[in-house]
Amino acid sequence: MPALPVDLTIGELARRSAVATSALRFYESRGLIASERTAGGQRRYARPTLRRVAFIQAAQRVGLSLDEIATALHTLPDRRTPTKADWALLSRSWRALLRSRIDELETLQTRLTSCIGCGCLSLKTCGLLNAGDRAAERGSGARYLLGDMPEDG
Amino acid sequence: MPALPVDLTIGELARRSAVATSALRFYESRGLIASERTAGGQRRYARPTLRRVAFIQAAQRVGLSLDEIATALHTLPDRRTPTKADWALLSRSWRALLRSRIDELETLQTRLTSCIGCGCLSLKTCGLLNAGDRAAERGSGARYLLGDMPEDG
DNA sequence: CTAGAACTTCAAGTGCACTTTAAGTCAACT
DNA sequence: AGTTGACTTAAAGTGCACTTGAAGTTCTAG
Repeated sequence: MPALPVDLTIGELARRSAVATSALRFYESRGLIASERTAGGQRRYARPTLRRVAFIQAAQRVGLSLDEIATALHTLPDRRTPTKADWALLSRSWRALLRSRIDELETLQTRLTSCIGCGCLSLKTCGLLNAGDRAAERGSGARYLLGDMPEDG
Repeated sequence: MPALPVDLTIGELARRSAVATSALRFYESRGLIASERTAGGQRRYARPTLRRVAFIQAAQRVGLSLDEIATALHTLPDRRTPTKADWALLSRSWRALLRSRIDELETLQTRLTSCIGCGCLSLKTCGLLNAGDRAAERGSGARYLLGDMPEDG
């Protein structure tokens, strides 16, 4: 039993990251992670790959597509620990993304709350439900939910 | 020009809801909205359909699948304005969903923030990046990002 | 009445993120 | 050496939410 195996098989990486081997191969095909091969052709992942996979998972939770994550990962070094500067750059853009997504949901929550209270189910005045009758003859549309401010009605 | 046409063509509904006609037909095929037909077989939507479509959009923003939205819509009346009680029931479950999603993102945000500050890019200690090395020989896994609490390391 | 926009259906296609399948090879243990 | 589990590839399949295409019909303005 080697005390600290330098590289991981795809199965080990899968177990430790809780990501299916098929997903790991898919990530590799998309350039999100990289491996070396044994003489027999099997993948061996360097240990930092574990961190890369964790990064991918985190980024997905933040709401990024695999393409966006790939772009982000390409700004990080391949097989070394990222520097504080590498990370700060990425994490700041994530913060902004998270902030806007949270804000969006908070707005939705607020409108939902006020709708529960007021029972305003009218198409003309309910800020939550009234999301699109822009061209109506009375000009009632407001589209609060989609981020617009009311301009009429 | 009729002053207040009772029913909407699919094109009018599309323009006013900013949802493509193909999407509206798709919604109808999935039972999310309903129409009546002209003698010639064209769809005509009752005005409350506008509200239903707005509801669908809102629910998608909250994070529901079309199937879940269909279920929710089936608890609402088909062609009349929903009652305050109808709505309160639905909106409360939305509130809970939104709350948990917001909480999840806030947690992510907090961890991201502390990571920016500490620069802790170590696989052993970084709560944000260290999301899975559970089986490692040093027992370093914590999986903060995925919602677990650290039990070791 | 006629042109053309808007509509109809059904089937197939799209993009994302994977998973599954099939047929075969490699690695580790006994 | 043999068995078993883990691995390999390429291609096809899945689920969601639609979109696109083809071929034909209806509606409306002039």
